[in-house]
Amino acid sequence: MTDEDEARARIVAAADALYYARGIHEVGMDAVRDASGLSLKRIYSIFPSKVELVVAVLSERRHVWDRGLAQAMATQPGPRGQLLAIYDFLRDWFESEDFRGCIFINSFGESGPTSDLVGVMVRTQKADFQRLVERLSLEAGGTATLARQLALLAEGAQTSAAIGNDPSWADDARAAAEALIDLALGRRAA
Amino acid sequence: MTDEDEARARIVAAADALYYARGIHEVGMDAVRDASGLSLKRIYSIFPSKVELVVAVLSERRHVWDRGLAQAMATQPGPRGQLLAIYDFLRDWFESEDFRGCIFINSFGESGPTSDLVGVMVRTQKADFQRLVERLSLEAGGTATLARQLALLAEGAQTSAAIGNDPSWADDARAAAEALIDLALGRRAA
DNA sequence: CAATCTCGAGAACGCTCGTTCTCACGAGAC
DNA sequence: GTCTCGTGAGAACGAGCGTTCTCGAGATTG
Repeated sequence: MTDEDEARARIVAAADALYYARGIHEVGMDAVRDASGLSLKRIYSIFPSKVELVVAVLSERRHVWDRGLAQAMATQPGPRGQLLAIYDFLRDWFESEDFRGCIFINSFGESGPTSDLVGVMVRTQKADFQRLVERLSLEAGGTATLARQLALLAEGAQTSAAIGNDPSWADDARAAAEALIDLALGRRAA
Repeated sequence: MTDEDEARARIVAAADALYYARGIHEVGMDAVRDASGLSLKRIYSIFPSKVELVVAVLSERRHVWDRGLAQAMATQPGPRGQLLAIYDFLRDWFESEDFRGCIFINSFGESGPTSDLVGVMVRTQKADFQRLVERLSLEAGGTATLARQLALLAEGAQTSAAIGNDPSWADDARAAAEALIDLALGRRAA
């Protein structure tokens, strides 16, 4: 078990880096084999097909995203600070060497409207994020509409930062979010 | 000439619909041939390779976008109204039957970070849009920062509407934009 | 009519890629 | 030592796709 788990982790890590950097359809199983150092036979014994590997990669990204977001928010005591921590988290991420946008948005662009597994995972990830923002907004005394506005800023920052290769979009998103929050909460909140 | 121009238009229209609906790499030249009704020979006589066809499709999208945006803004007398007209334009677009997001964002996700023609066109389109918003913002008495915030809302609305299949994100973006504009302009402006 | 040219339809070619198969090698069982 | 089994390396297979080639029908010219 531990042996298979480690192989699994190696494969997912290798595939994740390649898919994120080059796009999913640009990366063949041969590249995953070379990067992971495992044989095709072993890869296929763990992931019966490429789509299962893709799903595993996206799932892992979700966990990393959720963990990172939770960590960033944990540094803030109240919901207002936690909402703003989202944009600080984005800023850190945008500044990482290999940042290339949100892999969910990217794969959505890749796979067309085919209502397949990837589409479901992308929608789920975005919906869950929106729910998180909505919860924090309500806790802070804001509305669901405020939450949607804040989510828009986060989404826009991700694509703009990726396309323009400019991490400072996170700062603009944060400033706009702060203004909208204060406006919705009557200009003074914790 | 006219004959070739018409063939060219037919090919671009067919390719545009297919690329937008299914993603560029999912659509082969055979599909373009079937949809356009022209032979492969004729297609290749006009577009020497697929990438030239892709570039033509993206260029055409740019023109459609620019025209549509200009029309929407033309209905408004002042820069504030013109800024908000952007989101009305987005709303109309989101409600169209076959809306599937911004083809530039989608192709960016498809083609990886390969600094090729597609990447350049995507960056150019976004940069030009940001410049337009900045010009309007300054005309309205706002700042470049306000312009960036408004651009973020527009970008976020496009991806959120596409992924969630929900046109009402345009309304949220518009409301947020109005709040940010009024805040930046001292809560009362034309 | 004969010769030539144009162009569409579809086959063909070469390449990539997902997936499977072959084969040989090394480890354990007796 | 020998047999068997699992496994890795790489070949092989089949499909899809970008691109080119072949062939034949119809138009044009003399």
